[in-house]
Amino acid sequence: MRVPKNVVEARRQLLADLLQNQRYLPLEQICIRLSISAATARRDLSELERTGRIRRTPGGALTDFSDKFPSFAERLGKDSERKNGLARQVLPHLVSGSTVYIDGGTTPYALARLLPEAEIPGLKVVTNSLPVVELLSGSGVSLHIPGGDLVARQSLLIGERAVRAMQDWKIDVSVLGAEGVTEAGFWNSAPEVVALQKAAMENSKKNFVLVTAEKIGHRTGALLASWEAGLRLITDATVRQMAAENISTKGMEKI
Amino acid sequence: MRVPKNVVEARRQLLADLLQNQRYLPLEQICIRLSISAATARRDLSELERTGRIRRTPGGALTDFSDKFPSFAERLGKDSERKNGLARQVLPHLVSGSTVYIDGGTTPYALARLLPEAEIPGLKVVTNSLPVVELLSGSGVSLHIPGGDLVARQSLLIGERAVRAMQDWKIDVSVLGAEGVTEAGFWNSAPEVVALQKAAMENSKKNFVLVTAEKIGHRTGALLASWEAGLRLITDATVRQMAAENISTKGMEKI
DNA sequence: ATTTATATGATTGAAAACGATCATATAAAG
DNA sequence: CTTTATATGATCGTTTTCAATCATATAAAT
Repeated sequence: MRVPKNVVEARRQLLADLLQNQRYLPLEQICIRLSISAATARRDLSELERTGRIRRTPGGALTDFSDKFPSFAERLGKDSERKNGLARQVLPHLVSGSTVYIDGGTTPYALARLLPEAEIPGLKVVTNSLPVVELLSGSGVSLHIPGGDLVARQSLLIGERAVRAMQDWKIDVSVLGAEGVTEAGFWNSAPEVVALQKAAMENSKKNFVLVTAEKIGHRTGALLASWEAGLRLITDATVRQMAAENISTKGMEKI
Repeated sequence: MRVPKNVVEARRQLLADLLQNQRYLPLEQICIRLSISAATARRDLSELERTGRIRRTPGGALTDFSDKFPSFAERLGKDSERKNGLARQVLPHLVSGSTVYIDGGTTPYALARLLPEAEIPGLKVVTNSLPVVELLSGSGVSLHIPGGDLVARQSLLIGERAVRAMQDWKIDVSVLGAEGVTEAGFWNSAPEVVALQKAAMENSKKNFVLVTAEKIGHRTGALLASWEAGLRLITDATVRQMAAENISTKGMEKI
């Protein structure tokens, strides 16, 4: 029995809201409350999970948000689905036995969230981001922290020592975040953060920058790298959006 | 393989804390993080559910969010007050503007708990203990992490890089834990931990070792330091207990 | 030292949950 | 109105999860 498109979408939204409130619902409860069969419930859950809005479990589903670093979770939550999408593009590059550097910021954090399930054998994670450390500590992934200074309410280890320590590492893939992208290149506001990112880039074979569409055209404090630096941009911005800022999309592939 | 009662209870408490923080954990993750089989994990979960502390789901478990508290703090358990007492003895030595190194383990952690209230101006904390980092991050204390490797379900950054990084620091007071104290000196089980502690001692002006009475007379894997090394012992053991192990109490003061 | 009690991991058969497939009713497109 | 597309519930074989059982190693009791 085909049902109107808007009805389907409304029901899925209701399910998402329901889970947001209840935090966890067994499949049976979902069926009862939405008056749908288990099959449809599963289809709805699959769709919601695909778009990153919920997390499925055997026999149910839940919404998960870490409240250890509340501001962090808050920032992540909003565009969680899109950030997950970007992060997922990096996964194929993380081969068995390789070393990945995960930068601070919510978008690289989205990648960290994918790692426990990805179960990449022998993967080494190097990071100075405390939320990432907390997320992955004890999850089976081997974790390495260059070290540095934690200041104020930041959740990232930075400073001169951090930059120096970074040079001790051989990185295969580094995953960075940026607050702005313009014709000139990639931008971040804090100079100390940029210094750390540059150090990571210098010790890394491949560099990915993950940015969501709204960052396009923004220029903040310090230049992280120009386009010539060979960074690989992963974004959900359209070609049109990029062109509007005079950013050449030559040599990029569409996914 | 029967295992000591307290170990079992500690593990279950840890699992409960883990779930408090993570909200939801799949069974497989529980097995990995606690290094136990699925059978034991299920038994632990059954028990925790029976006492109403968690809620099981097919393939995992979760906490219906209630109160969240520092996970490590709970493990201080019933000895919490005694450990606090030991830690308090160190406070007078932490003068304004000085640098203190806080070791892994629950007893040094007790010191970390006192710091936010103590409000020592310009105090710098250097630590490789993740629970300490978690506790103090965002508390206003200036935090510095030498860095290193996080292995298995340790909560301490260790390894060769950690030892080297430690040498970059000038420490005024270091606060160490030990698993055993005998006539020969201070003991700890893991060689890598001892290596890190030695590095800290070498870069530190004053060294305190905090041990509760039950550690007296125990000898474990690796010798941390002999009595001649000039470490200052802070313990709640009686002179009588010390003498029984042929430990000279000469030159010690009673508090 | 000896005995008892029990925590653990492995195994197993049963139950639950899953994705895939299919027929069907009905929304959307023409 | 006719045709096409698709959302749904039912069914089925496979996979996952579960509790119960068992042998064993080791803590606790004697």
